[in-house]
Amino acid sequence: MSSSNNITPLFQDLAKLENEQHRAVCQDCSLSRLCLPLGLHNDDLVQLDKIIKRSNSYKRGHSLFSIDTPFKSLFVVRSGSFKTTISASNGREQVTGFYFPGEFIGLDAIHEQVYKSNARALESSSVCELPYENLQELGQEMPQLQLQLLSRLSKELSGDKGLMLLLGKKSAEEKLATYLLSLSKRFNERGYSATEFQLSMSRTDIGNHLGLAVETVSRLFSRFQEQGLIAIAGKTISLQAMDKMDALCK
Amino acid sequence: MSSSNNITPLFQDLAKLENEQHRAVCQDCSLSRLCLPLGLHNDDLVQLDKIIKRSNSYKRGHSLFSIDTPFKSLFVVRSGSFKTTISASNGREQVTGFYFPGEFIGLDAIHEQVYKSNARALESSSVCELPYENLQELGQEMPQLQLQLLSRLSKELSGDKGLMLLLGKKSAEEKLATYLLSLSKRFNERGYSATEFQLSMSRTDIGNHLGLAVETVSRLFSRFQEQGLIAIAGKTISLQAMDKMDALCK
DNA sequence: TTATCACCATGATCTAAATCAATAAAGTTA
DNA sequence: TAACTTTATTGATTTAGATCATGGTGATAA
Repeated sequence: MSSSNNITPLFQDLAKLENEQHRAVCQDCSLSRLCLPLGLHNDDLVQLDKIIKRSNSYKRGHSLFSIDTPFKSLFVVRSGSFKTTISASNGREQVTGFYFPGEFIGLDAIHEQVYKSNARALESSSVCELPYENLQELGQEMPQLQLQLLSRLSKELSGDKGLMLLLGKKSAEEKLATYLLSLSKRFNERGYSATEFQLSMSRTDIGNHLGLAVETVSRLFSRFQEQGLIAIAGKTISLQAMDKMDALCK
Repeated sequence: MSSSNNITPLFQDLAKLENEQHRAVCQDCSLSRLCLPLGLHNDDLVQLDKIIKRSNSYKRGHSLFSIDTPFKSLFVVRSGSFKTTISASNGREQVTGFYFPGEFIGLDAIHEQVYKSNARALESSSVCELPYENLQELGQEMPQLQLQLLSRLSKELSGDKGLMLLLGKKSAEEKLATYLLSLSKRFNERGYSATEFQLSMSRTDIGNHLGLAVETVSRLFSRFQEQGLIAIAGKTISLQAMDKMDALCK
């Protein structure tokens, strides 16, 4: 089956596309409008392109870096998806985020120059690696680049404040509805369907991220389906009443 | 009673000191080692100083800015303390952070150029205002300043990930213990006692921030006191067994 | 001085979601 | 293909912490 089937693939077609293009430079990359190049002039883009290392595929479960190792590079997802986790001293883990193409991983490592989380691929995925030292040098010549970086950090910060509200104040139902709509929005921004997509993360990961038990997530999926809000089969989900879902977010 | 009494005052003495100095410039400010000037040369410091607006005192409860208003400036606490909140569409609020001298407020507004939260003084407090446009211009000439900004954003991001772990995975007891130690650390970094300080925020604010009901916070304070972990009277708290407290954080 | 109001403490009760338990799918490996 | 292993679903039971209720305390003010 071609990549033109009617459900959203796990961003694999992007990977395929870019492999065919012999690892497209930033100028040709379909993500540039969501990524660091936003607002850069073509000359600057050429410069940026030179410092970027394009990775091979990371297989499901493989780590981009692990916690407490020296910070060298920021990463931008090129295809696939990742999760980041941090852990408490007794081993409990918290999924702190999911990352899709064009999104930055490792921004929280800049301060201490040490990775503060673990980043794992949720499926076969690839990244662009941005060596921070080079990025720094480049930033001195390209104010736009610096502003982009600040803006991305600020965006993630703002998103995390929203997650604090979710974790601290929302009911299980509100949490899951909020999460599904956030996914929908991000898929849509990337040119995919806002209503039909694949959940590349497990129920356990979703629950962990939202501060819920797996069982609660399962039950809620079932209930949302009974109520006609969604249709879900394994990892494929379809949002069938965005308005009602939106009302659930509170 | 003078500010030399034996318990930590609410950062009021700093304010007093700086008023006496006719609003000290960055070069003379006791906070510079915790603040934006870190790593800047003296010449650069003079430049930075020129763009900073030093505020009068904000009274308890007064807002630095409110949600959804255009972003103009970042703020750094000069004396006193602030809380930031965001709210869900149904009115529920989440306290997203407490801010002490040298800490930045408004970093999450850079991305959308709109304040995404509300910032209120918890006591009589003052700030340094950094107009973002000026900061940007200055940043182009002073790479160190840009790096400092990125670093501060990254630090807050990293802290927020920790809060996600706290909100999502920790028990009430662990939450409060973690919170008290975080305060202790921050007071200590500012030259105050790590074991005796004033809680400028209400029990309600603490509970809200940690995802707990006020009653739970009250009960835990009482229990920690019974167990000899702390001594608490109103807003004055003394940590009497840091090691045990640390063990509680998990 | 007492009235008012916001904040705090503590007991009694309730409940949303966790945990425990068992089974069923869906992947993976041999 | 069967033998495992991991992941997901669904039901029964438990529980941590919320909510409800009441009274205390301390600050501000009239």
